[in-house]
Amino acid sequence: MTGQVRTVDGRVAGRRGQATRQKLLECLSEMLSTSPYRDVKVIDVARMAGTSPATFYQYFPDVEGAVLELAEEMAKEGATLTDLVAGRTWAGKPAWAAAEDLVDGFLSFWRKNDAILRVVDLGAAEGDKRFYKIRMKILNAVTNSLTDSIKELQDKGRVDKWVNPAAIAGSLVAMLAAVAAHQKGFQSWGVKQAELKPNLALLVHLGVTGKKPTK
Amino acid sequence: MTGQVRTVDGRVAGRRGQATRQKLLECLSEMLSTSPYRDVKVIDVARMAGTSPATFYQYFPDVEGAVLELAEEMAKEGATLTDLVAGRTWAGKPAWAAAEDLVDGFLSFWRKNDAILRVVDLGAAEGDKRFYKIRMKILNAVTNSLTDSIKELQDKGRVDKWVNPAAIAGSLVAMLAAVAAHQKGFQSWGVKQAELKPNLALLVHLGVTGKKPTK
DNA sequence: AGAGGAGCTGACGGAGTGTCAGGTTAGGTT
DNA sequence: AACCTAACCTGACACTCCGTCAGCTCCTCT
Repeated sequence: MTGQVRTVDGRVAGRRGQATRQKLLECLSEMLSTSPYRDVKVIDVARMAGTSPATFYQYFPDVEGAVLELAEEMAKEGATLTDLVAGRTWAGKPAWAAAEDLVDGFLSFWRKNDAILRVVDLGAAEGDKRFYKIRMKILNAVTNSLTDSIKELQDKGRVDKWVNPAAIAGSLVAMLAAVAAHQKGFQSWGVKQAELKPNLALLVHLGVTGKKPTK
Repeated sequence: MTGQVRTVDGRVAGRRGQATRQKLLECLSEMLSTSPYRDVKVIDVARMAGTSPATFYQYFPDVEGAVLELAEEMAKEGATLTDLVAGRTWAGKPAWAAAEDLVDGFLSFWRKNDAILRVVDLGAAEGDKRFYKIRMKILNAVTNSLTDSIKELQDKGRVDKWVNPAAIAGSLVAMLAAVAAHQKGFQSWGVKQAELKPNLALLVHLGVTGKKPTK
């Protein structure tokens, strides 16, 4: 069902082909985290991989296409983000722990994949549906769970009726993503990395439950 | 003090020069909102402006340089965002109105300038100090005011001591920016534009005051 | 009118893109 | 071993865009 890896011209990639393809992806990833997206050239990636541009075009239609591949890989890994929210209770002390874990997990995931995520964010903002879908895939993992949690609290009457759980969840997740993408920015506010986390957790807790946490 | 506009090779730009320069900026802006940043070429901008690439290079070092110019212009206009927060009280009904106005103003500003802001965001995330500074300039306008408001509440004992006002303010502003940049994304959650605003206002209010709003 | 600087662009070398034809390599078949 | 085939790679090429410079035109002031 996974379908074999295929070259642009339809050939089936064998062992050797897969290897060079992978190497190209690795070099692209490296390239993305060291130079601005706009300046990433096929020829540079090929050079770094010790091969020729023509080989690159055998496996990917263009740089963007290769980035999509990279992003897809990451999105698969990102599915595990669900675990950060699934099956958590949002009452009392466990709620605070839930918020903390969510912030922590999310931030470290974003940090680890910041280079590709930057590009995905850009593509999505530019209206490219392929990037947009990948971004959704990652965020959905968290947002859906969070939405359900809020809905549950709402049904119990612990959250106002006029609140839209999806809107709140989506906004909180967007916040986490944005803060993660611009972590360095906070340093110039005099806010340190370690200080940031509990404050984010507070906002998440407030957003989900509508109340201050009991630490 | 503003210093005259100069060409790349140091000439002082006169009336005619200013005009073509401006036209180039306008066309670039148009270009940015119709095609992905990576695909914006000097030659296209020049063509659209009815001039030659060589002319473009007379006024800007490259596409990035021109985008910076555009961003700087926008940042000046963005200084007015301070008005959304300055001199507001964060207690009772006025607080809710303040939150609503902030969200409204912020979102519409972002919408209006989304194309350039996308690029600024990218540049900042990539660690380019010039873009980073511009982004700060815009966000500072709001964040600083918000930080002060939270500090004030904290001094009055209405906000917990362990809270870091700058971290909260920064996170809230980052949230607004992120949501604004991906407004379309929320539609796929089944969240409509009009529905989004009050929920964002709620989150802002919760973040600043730590309490639910009294509408 | 003409001097001089502002303004524009054709032309060009250099670099990246994307394609194709043709050569090389790996693995299976007889 | 000899052969075949499909996978794999790349040199070469036409094309596009970049970035620069010399030289032309236009405007303005005297």
